[in-house]
Amino acid sequence: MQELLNIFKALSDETRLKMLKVFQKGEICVCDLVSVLDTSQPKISFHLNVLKEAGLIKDRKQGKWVHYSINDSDMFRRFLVLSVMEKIPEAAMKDNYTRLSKMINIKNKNRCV
Amino acid sequence: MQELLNIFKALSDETRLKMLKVFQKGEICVCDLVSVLDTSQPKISFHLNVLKEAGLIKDRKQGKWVHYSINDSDMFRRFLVLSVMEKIPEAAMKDNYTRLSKMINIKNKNRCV
DNA sequence: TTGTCATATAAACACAATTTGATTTGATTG
DNA sequence: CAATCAAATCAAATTGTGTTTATATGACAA
Repeated sequence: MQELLNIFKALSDETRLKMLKVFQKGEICVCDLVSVLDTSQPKISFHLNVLKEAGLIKDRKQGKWVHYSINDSDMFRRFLVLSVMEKIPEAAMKDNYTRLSKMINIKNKNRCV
Repeated sequence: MQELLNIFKALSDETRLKMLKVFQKGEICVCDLVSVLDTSQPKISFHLNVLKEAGLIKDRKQGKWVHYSINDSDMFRRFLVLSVMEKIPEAAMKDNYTRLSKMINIKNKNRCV
């Protein structure tokens, strides 16, 4: 029961739902999330940890960076996350998406492959 | 987004998940829920209200009594509630089910139909 | 190494949710 | 209509969560 509660608790916060919505676009590192969501780094780390403890996201360490993304190894969690993505209106993410797009463009410019 | 948050918040409490599990057996009134979950009446009323505000359950008034049951008018909520029912182990509900069964038996004895 | 950058952690605080005990409302019955 | 029962509401106490500020860790580059 506690495991189920942790999943629902993780989904009970606006910042965390927005994070999941950002993950829809793919893997992202902590510092970029801080920019996109325009908030403090400890706050982002705190919420990432809640999502991770609930098994909703996973991390990948690479040098100084930690990249987070959706953990799609479990059907139920996957369904929940997809539902969140579907149900949150794009309008609620307007400013965040603008910043995210800019960031992706910058990264593509610096890409070597 | 707030509506979605209210659904997940409503599902983020052990008492409320147990209530949903009890609703699996059908409609039940407040006083019976108090007995089955072995807790205070204001507490039950408080949690019923949270579930109702989230659109997860509905009520039916009949004289002094108010009977609550699952609101199955919405697919997404329905799926969530069914998932909860499926995922909560029977063991976690042992004592509650014992009291519930006794109650149902007593009611059947007094039945006129 | 020293300094810097990305992230995590900790302690203190602010805010929100839950529980409790007392009271109220509203319907029913004697 | 007075007494009773079911349920809701309220204020106060308690607990749980999220935010902030400051600091720590760990990887890398100079």
